[in-house]
Amino acid sequence: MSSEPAPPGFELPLRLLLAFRTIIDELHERIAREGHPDLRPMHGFVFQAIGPHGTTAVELGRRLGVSKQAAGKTVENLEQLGYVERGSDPADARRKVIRLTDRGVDCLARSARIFDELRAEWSATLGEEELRRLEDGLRRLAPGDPFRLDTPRWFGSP
Amino acid sequence: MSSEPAPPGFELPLRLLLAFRTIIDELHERIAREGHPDLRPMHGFVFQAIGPHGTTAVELGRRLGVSKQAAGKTVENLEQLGYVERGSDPADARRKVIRLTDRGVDCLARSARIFDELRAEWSATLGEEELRRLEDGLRRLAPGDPFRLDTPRWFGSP
DNA sequence: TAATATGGACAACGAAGTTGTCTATATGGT
DNA sequence: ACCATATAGACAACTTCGTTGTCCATATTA
Repeated sequence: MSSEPAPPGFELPLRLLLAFRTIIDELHERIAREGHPDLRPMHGFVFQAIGPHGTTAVELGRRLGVSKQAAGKTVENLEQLGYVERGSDPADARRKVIRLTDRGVDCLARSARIFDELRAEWSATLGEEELRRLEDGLRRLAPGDPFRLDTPRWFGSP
Repeated sequence: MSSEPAPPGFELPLRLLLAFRTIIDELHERIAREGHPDLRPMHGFVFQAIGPHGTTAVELGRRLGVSKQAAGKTVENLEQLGYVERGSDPADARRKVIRLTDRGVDCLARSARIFDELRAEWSATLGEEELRRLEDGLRRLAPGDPFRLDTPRWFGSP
């Protein structure tokens, strides 16, 4: 039993959102400074979703929770920006395999590193113990694959 | 010092996002069942932002972190749905004051109640103590006014 | 081999932002 | 009191990024 009154219920989701945005905006800013200014914040996750082995538009859409067409458009963008390339699959002539280019790999590595750095900073602010508690709490409250980005334009940069 | 390895840095933001969406989707579902099926999840926050005293499009846009035009369009939608109405300000003929209708007030009350219920459920899952820790942690990590919804389409329902 | 399923491309559309411009009204300095 | 500037709102054109629907090529299976 706590004697303090509980905060209003709508604060928690707003904080979750704010915290998320804080991380993403930071990532975006840093990765822009490291030579990838064209990247939308979302793309860091897309790279993670493509992974080092490549994937297809359909599979990517499934992973991200959007239609294959939407995934295809994202890929088209990333292709124009030089982050991914499309090859063909010798084992299945229908499939066009999407792979990260060197630039894409570089970006993936940087985004992973920056994410880790940001986590380290949060760990310094909060204490590693407390941060893990927080992560554990979130895992219990929102279990499951966190990798669904089916949140149209949650990242929209102007 | 923890002996377990830290999770990859990108997990935390994804969990934050997932947790946020979980709450919002639940709210959306419940409020639809209570007679407001046309509402987009975002609207609960918009009602909160309008508040009981009403506001204007410009002020609303400022609060939500979007352009006044965008806020105006949202208001137009909500007006068509019967949740808000626009009146004039006798003290300033330029201003059109946006106020919640009875239906809007009903919805605001319900969304506040449901948010509280959801928080109570999380409190039951996690323990009130732990939930407060989590909220405190988030406040420290992402301080400031959480009321900025300047995240275009973060709520987009299909 | 024929029927079905799947991957990808293209087009039309919609939702929800943006900027730019215009008008009406307030407000403040001279 | 008057003109310059700032602000509120409306309207239009555009962008972004999603959706659905359709179509074709290729695999898979009965």
